[in-house]
Amino acid sequence: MTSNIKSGSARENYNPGVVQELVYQEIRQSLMVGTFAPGEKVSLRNLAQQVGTSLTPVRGAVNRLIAEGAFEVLPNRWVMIPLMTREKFDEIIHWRVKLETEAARRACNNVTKSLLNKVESINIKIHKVVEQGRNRKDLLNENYAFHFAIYRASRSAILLPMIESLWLQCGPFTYYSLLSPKDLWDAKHHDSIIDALKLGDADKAAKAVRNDIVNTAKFLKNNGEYTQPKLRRVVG
Amino acid sequence: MTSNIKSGSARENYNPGVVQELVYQEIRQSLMVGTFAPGEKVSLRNLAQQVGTSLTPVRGAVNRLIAEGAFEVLPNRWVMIPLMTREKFDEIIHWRVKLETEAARRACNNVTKSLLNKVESINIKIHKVVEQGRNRKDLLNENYAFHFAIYRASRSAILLPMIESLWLQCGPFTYYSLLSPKDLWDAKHHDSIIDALKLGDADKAAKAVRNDIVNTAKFLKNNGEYTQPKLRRVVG
DNA sequence: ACTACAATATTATGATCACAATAAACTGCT
DNA sequence: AGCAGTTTATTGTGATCATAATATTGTAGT
Repeated sequence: MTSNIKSGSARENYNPGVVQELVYQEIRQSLMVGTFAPGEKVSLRNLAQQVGTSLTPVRGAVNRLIAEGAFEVLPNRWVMIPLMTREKFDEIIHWRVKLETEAARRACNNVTKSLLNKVESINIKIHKVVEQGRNRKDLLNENYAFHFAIYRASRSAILLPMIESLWLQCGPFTYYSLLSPKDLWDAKHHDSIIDALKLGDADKAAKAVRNDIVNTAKFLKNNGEYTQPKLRRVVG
Repeated sequence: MTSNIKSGSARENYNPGVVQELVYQEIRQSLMVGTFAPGEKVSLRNLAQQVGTSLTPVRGAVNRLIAEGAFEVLPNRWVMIPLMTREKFDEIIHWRVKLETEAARRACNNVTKSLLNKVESINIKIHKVVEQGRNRKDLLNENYAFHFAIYRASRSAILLPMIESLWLQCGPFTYYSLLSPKDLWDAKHHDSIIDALKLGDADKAAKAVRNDIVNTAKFLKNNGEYTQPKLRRVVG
């Protein structure tokens, strides 16, 4: 949440709608890499100031994120990062398995050289992040890129938004439950996903994705903090 | 899309956020009862004029609906009711079955007298609508009420939004593929859903919901119009 | 008639302002 | 110190305005 979207003035190179989209992407990214903690309250004005725009595009982006379950609206109209409960987490994981295994299956029918190159290079990056003990942020970014490169290959306009929504809903919780890259990472699952793609083996791909999700979830479930709302209202 | 939300002036009995919510509900309702046809383009200004508010709350509501897949944004930033394809429809039905059967299963654990009263009274209304050959609008309204009364009883904050999104995505297509109430309605499925709830029989409930969805889908699939975008831009 | 080009109208977007609701800070009291 | 009451600051919301992009219409010219 550091970049300034306007980069001078938003009105030069006017391109309608692109500001809101950038704000959306930036907040979204922030949600996935621990800028916001579950229970934290978010101020629209503060967001606007941070991204360097007026309230308008922020409101649009936040409305979208509310609809996707990434934000929650309190009775007093304040926006907050939803708290996680054990029940919610189990449910999210359950449907993530169902939806993402299916997406991986379908991706097996659309494997291209370019896709393989992409996921393999991301996989190498992830290995490096883990070996070098770098931060969770990098790991989560690359992990997201890895999974969604594959899911996008499912070419499903129905599956993809549902999966994105589920990731957004457990993003902040994941970050705050993950102590270090080494905890999460189990190389063999990503490797077998790639193998499955190469073979076009849908069953193998589905199984590997399932294992990857369940393995991560098992760890997070034990380390997660479920209840306490953070007090500070605004975050940078 | 007839009511005027302001009902005089929106500023009397000021209640922040309620205007956008009303606009959202109204558009949503309109989507489910055929006010908009697939491929139709929607003007924000026109919507605002129809509901009698400024652009601001309409923008918020439309942003939400875009995130839910009910609207689609064209490259020129125009908002349109998404077209339906056979592939999309099959996929929606596939996941509706998965999600809604699970919701019905979970509802069986939370059956109350009040829930049974509600679904039974709705069921009677539906019978009347069909017998009297009334319009599709009434049927779809009551059908929605019937299903979601049950799904809400699943008490799942994860399932419910996903199911709502899928309904919104096939709502307009459903209306325009449905010629008359008699075509859609097969009484026995709703009746056995109620029976299952009374017995607390999750398997029976799941099977009945599945049959209800698949039965309707089979009919719509044959009668649906998949391709042609409607030309008129704005609708009342 | 039909195409090319200009003029007009309409659109969504982003910024700004006013306002009610709420939270936070302050004051004066016991 | 601690607590009630008041004041101040901050928040989200809705309306309005200016602007660039796009669609539509109108107008010549062939």
